[in-house]
Amino acid sequence: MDKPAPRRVTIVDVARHAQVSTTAVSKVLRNAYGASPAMRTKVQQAIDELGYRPSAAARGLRGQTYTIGVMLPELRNLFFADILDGITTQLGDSDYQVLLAPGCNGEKAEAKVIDAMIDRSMDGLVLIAPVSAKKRLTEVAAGVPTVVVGRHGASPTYDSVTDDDIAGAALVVDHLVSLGHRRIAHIEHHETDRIRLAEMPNALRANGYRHAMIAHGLEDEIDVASTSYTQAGGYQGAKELLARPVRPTAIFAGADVVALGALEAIAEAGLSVPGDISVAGYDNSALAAFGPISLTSVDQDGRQMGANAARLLVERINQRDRRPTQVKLTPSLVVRRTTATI
Amino acid sequence: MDKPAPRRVTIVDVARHAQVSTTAVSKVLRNAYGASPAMRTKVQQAIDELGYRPSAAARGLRGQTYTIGVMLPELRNLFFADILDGITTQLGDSDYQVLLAPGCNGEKAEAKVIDAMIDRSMDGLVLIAPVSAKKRLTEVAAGVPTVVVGRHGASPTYDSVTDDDIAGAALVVDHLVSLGHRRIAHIEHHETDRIRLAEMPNALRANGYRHAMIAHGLEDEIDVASTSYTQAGGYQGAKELLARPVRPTAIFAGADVVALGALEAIAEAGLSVPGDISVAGYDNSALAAFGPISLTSVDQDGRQMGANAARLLVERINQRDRRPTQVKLTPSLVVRRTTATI
DNA sequence: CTGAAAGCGCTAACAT
DNA sequence: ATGTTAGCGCTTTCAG
Repeated sequence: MDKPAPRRVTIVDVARHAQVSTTAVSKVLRNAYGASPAMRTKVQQAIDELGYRPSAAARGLRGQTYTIGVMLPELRNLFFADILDGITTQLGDSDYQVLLAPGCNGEKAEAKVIDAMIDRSMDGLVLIAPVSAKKRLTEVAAGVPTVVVGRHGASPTYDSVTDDDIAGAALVVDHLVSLGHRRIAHIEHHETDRIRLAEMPNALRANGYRHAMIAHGLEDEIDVASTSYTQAGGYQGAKELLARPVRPTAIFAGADVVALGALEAIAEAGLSVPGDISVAGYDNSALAAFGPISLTSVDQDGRQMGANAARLLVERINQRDRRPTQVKLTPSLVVRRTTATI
Repeated sequence: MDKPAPRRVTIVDVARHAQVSTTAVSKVLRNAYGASPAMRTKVQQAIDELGYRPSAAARGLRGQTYTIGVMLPELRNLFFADILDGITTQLGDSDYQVLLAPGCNGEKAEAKVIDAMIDRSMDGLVLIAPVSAKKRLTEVAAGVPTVVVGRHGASPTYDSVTDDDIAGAALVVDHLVSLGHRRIAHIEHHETDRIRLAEMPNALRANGYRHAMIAHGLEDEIDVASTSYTQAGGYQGAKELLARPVRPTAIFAGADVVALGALEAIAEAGLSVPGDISVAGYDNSALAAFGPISLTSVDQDGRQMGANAARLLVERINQRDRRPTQVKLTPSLVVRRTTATI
């Protein structure tokens, strides 16, 4: 009954069936130079007849694996899903298969995942909002084509795709000011590392907030709660801000999930949004768009970012010594029902 | 400046450095039988000193790749993220690395992803809520250890982990009836395929709903809107139900996202929840727990499901001829603020 | 344009 | 307990 595991069809089988050499088959497989049209059709037919599929493991030992690894900090963050959509759409009809590691938080987990991807001979890596030391990232990228998404700062080895977080923060502040707000507080993701303070989006958003406040002559109103980019962080941060002697009239949360936590804390305090207090988020995730929440948020167009990342990565795979490129996209503000005139 | 790609450290380098054979190194790597403690320490030291990491591609050519592939229909579904958490937690300190394909919807995309994983010599597959033909799944599982999650029905080749969807649906109906509801409608995911009608969770939930209604003597009140398990599907389905001559007093949505869509439609119709109408979901995703939404929902304990799947998979990898097992977990109801007495 | 042959890095028989 | 050797399935020189 149980057949003894029907051995997989190999390139040798195809070659024999088509009466050609394995080299010929290999060339057809890779659309490589040096195979006549006649040869191509003959081999292709054999491939189809036998249902042959090349083994990526074997290919990887000499050439490419046609696999692109994506690392992201958190699967539950819908913004990252958008980036992923952009990547897969862009790679849609190429031979590359995208595989991703389940969310990894922290430098240690990142190191493990990156190693795992290198061990598996992936052709290219997309690292989304990595927190690893820049030195490490640069080393990794020296070994395998890499694109870093959502982390500012140029590198000699990797390409990067970012959204202008400074501008995004300014969009929010400008909007709130135009609604008459002055006491605009911010909930940031706490950061101490010096390089990360210059490169991580959360740091730049906090920075952009400060700059924008100053630009509006509101430097005395600057008020920041330093927690983390999580729902709990938003809750905690908002509680903190609401306990101030003079309550802010608007809260700019560094991310949509943070805004959600803030909304919870505000509701718990018996205050209404936007009646008593306006709230804005960042990322314009599906959550923000969801009717009952309807959160004003900064849209980063994750799909666009992902598409750019994939494009750059393929370019680099095909030309490894190409100069590193930085793509910086411009965010836009989506005004919804959580912000209103004071 | 640019060093010419420092060749990766191989098992040969380690063997030479430790003055032993490559076989010895290989054995230490795999904790295989036949290496003395002295040998182990010597080799391990060489490995550390050289920073050696085995190439998964090369390993895959002969033995295992220590890679487990996970396929899921949709990354944005938070319930799937829970399953994934369970898998990775269970696999935490093993040598296996989990890699997943970005969400794939439909039979065609599934086929592509499964092929891609097989091509990459993955040691095992976890297929979450696959829609592919059962025949295909059985064939796949004959070739590579496979666990199917969230699809009922035993198979001769794969293990499966499910949650008792019939019981889950009954939980909701029982709850609503106990609150005094009689006109309880259901929004289901439309299904026509005969096998899927018997195996897919959505079909079983619809079934469980009907049975429970009948058990309560409410067969005349059975009312089903057949759309899809998406937010749009929920919106559409609720609109349909609200347009009935006699409006339902409660809606049981087959999934939390569906409930969200329903909530939107209900709000749009100027009705209040749970004042005018009660709503219950399924999955108890983070969304359901989110304060402002606070959706009554059926909890499937995705983490538990994932942990079981991973456990079964590793067992099967180590003993491929083991009898297929079916694990069926029992759901529980989490009552929140979207359901109330009529 | 085509094919023979030499590996890629590792594991699994098979000696010793 | 250790080492030797032959591949795994593919790509890549290098001849023809």
